[in-house]
Amino acid sequence: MSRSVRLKDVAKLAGVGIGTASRVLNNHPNVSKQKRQMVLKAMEELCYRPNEIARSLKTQTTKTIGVILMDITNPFYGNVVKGIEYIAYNKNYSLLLADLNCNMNALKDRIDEFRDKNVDGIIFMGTSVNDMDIKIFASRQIPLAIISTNVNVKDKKLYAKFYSVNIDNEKAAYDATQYLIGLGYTKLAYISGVQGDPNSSIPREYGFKKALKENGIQNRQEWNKYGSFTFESGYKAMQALLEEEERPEIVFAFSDLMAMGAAKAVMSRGFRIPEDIALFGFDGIENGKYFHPSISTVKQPRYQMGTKGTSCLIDWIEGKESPTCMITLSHSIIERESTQSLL
Amino acid sequence: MSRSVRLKDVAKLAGVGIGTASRVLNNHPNVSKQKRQMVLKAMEELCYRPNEIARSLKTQTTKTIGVILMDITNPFYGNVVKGIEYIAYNKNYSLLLADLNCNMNALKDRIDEFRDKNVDGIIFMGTSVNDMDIKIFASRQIPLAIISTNVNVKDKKLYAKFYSVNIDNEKAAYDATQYLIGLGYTKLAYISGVQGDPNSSIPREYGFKKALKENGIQNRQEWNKYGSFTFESGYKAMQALLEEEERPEIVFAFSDLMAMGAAKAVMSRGFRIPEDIALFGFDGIENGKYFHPSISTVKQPRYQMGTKGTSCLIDWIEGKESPTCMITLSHSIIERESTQSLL
DNA sequence: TCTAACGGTGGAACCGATTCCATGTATGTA
DNA sequence: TACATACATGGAATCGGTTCCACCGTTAGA
Repeated sequence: MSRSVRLKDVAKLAGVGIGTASRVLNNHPNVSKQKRQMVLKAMEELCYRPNEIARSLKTQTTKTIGVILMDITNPFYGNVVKGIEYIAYNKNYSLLLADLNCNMNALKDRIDEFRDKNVDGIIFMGTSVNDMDIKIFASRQIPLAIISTNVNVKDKKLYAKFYSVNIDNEKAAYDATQYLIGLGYTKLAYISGVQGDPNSSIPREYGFKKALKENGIQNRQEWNKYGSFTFESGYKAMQALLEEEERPEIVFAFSDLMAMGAAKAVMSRGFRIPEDIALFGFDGIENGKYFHPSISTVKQPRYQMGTKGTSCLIDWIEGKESPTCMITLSHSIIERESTQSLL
Repeated sequence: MSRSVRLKDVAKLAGVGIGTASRVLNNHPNVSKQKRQMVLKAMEELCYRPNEIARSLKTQTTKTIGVILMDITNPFYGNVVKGIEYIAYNKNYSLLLADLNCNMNALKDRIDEFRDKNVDGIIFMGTSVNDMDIKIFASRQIPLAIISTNVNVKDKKLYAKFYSVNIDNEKAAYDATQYLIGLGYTKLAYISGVQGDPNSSIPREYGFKKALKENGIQNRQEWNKYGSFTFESGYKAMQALLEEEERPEIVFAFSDLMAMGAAKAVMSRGFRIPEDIALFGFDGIENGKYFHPSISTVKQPRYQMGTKGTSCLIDWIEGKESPTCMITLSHSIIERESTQSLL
């Protein structure tokens, strides 16, 4: 293992001082054209590559962003990470990855891991954050962006401590429900996120109910079921729904995975989709498109959420901007096979 | 932003030398019980956290592993990464992530990015590697583990340069085909990976044909189609298959995504699965279970591939072992709804 | 002609750890 | 008692960069 070439070696070969070599490396203006040439030639000749670790030690900056997410196997994250990675790569940042494996208790430890590694910023993706969570982050003094995560933070002061990139969940659910009612559906059910977790899907439930009310449709409690965003939980919730005396015409599941699980339950009972029961999802993941029947849904701009969150974060890191907290991106409705017009 | 506490500060407060403080930090034996206590107390008091960057500079080690993969949105990788993450976290390593976005040309650049960041090891997951690829890695002198990637390397010397963790693809395809023939199927087709890419699926094609031959069944070229492992390519390949004069009884797609795409094509034409055409996949991703009908498949132990590859890599990094190259894990066959017994 | 301002330059000090070396002290052995 | 050995300890040197400071030569302005 040959010892690596140091900037000192470059300087010596080029016959200049160590400071000059450094200035060339960093594109500082005050270097004569002549010496700059010599240094560049020496670098070339020695195949010089700066040691990022040494640089980081002095500058207290690592060109690294830490990404913490709930569960890497959730297909929702794939495109978000892709967006993050795209911007990070183009701005010369690397990504450190931490998977909480659905366990928020690990959060503190993973933040500290990143802090110890001197990341310049952190991106978090989970279901929701409260005051406590933000304080944990804030105490580490690291710029923070939160993507696709419900912000349930009371203390207004904390809003200066992070970026949040999300869609307007209430409006998205409202728009979707309006759309479904517009198709002619009048008997609507939903499968929401974790019941009891006040943050997970309240806005979506609220948007759903608002649309019903505006159209003079009564919400039926027995048609409000709860899951945990997973396929299995959607399957179970749908089974419960099918046990009810009367069946809804359409079920709005607050994640595509749950919608697919619900679809499986429907088809297993021999019902047809959308003729007997229609289904509508949330998220717009690829799986929903591939499913048979493909799942109509409200799409979150996942890739864009990744790019937006990351570029804001980097601007903050580099001192170009301070956090403005809430950034809302727009959702869209995708018609596919699991719904139809009744009119 | 308060200046961080340094080991020097700890030493001063504890009234010991800097070397002693360092020895305590690293659990070196030759420190008196008394001083060790004092140092620990001082650390506690000052909330001392060692600066990993400084440590890395001196030790030339970063406790970081770089992960390079073809496409983070491919659901195949989720569980593999989870396995990697599990071991890395437990052995105190962090993960740097790079997504090639399906473009092998970016490989060199990403390796250099990792080299510059001084990663201790690299894990690569793609479709195949050849001599050139390995040489690129090897020239960087970084321990390398390759997971779930066909190794198409001629130069035997290179086999000392990396670990490879994979299943026996030929045997897996052979076993699966035997299983299908055992169910009573005699008219078998396949949808393979990229035609012309000699590495992508040759072993699977070979295993398939071997099983046919052993059972006295003739392989029909017109039933050998090609995709690119994606859902869309499976859909298209199946459409082509349905154009053939005679239809096969069962189609063995060499990825679950392609099997699902094929299933969609079948159902769109109004055929039933498995009654009219049966389907069999490869990989064992969750999506196949969720699909309706759920896809029978040969499962790769993805999580285990991640853990095994990572623990071997770390052992190598820490000098406990040198690479033994090929590690083969066992596959398994999963019966689901897309196949049935004809007997 | 003298001075101020400025671009260009080399090198010391520094970032915060690890590690080696010199030194001191205690223990065991002849 | 003398000496070898082992353990304990402090601190300088080091890792490979960045940056500040001092210095020099040139040019512009008075």
